[in-house]
Amino acid sequence: MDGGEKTGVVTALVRSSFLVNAAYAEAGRECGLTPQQGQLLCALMPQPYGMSELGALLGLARSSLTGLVDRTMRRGLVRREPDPRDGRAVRVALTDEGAALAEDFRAATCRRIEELSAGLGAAERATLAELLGRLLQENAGRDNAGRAANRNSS
Amino acid sequence: MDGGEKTGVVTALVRSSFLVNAAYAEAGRECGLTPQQGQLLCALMPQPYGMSELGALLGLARSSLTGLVDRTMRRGLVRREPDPRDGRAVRVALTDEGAALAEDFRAATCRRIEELSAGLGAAERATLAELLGRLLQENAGRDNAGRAANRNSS
DNA sequence: CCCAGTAATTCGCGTCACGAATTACACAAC
DNA sequence: GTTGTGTAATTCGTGACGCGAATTACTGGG
Repeated sequence: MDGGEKTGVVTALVRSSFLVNAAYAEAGRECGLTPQQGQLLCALMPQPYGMSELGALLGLARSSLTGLVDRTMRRGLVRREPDPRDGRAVRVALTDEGAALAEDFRAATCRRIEELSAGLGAAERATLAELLGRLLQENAGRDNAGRAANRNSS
Repeated sequence: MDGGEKTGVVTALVRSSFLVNAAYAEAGRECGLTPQQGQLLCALMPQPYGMSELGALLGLARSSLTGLVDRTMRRGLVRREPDPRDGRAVRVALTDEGAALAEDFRAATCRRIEELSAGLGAAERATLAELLGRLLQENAGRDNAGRAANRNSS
């Protein structure tokens, strides 16, 4: 052994993050969405957002977001509405089709991720959730996109 | 409560995977590497590989890998050597500069990920590692790239 | 009325990933 | 030893993604 119990945690975190990413990507393919578009839809589930707000939420530069919204709009999943209070601003909202697909994507993602922990007992799942919760709490604020991605299952 | 302890685990796994991804990306920027190039370097740390082998290891199509190796080679971090046993094949190996940078990247990544769990006690870290380890074991084989990414800290 | 600041977009660049078609070689069969 | 047949990589064309710099359109204060 290498004498480091830290290494074990590092490896486990990295590898499990690959599993989660794969689950995300798979769920996206199942719904005909890229992971980015899936995240965009999930971020918009609770309410419409302006481009700048949305950029901060997803951790993207404004110019990057324009393209993502363009592509997603071309598929009819989101729409741009003018902000009544500010002629410069735009609000991005889900279309009906986008809202339905967002729901599907969220469900598909959750299902796949639940499956990952299917081998653990209820108590172990709870412990895992608690430990990871602590870890997240200690590192709050570094994120942004993670929060947006889970605006759903909060 | 929402009646689902599963939801908690799902959320925690997703959010922590975002933290890990962010750590990866940050470590990459610190070393002037894209995450993909970083992974390529890490995969090559133990030994050179052929393109097909490497593609399987990283979960990439052959044609995608060609470009990644091209770009990384342009930066002088890897080199292509002819396979002495097979005139068709190529072996991709780290240059000295690439090996040094791979080491830096690995260290930077591990450091950042260790920091994530800095708020946990030793016993908690061990529990977390064990639970995630079980989760990984149950889901072995779904991965590929995850394994490659950690060829280092095994 | 003018001007500084802000919201988005456009533009040009580079990375990443894929599938289909292609080239070069290996190896077995005849 | 020529002829397949299969395999290793590469090339080509396409598209998503992300960024910074420059631009356009509007707001709001002086």
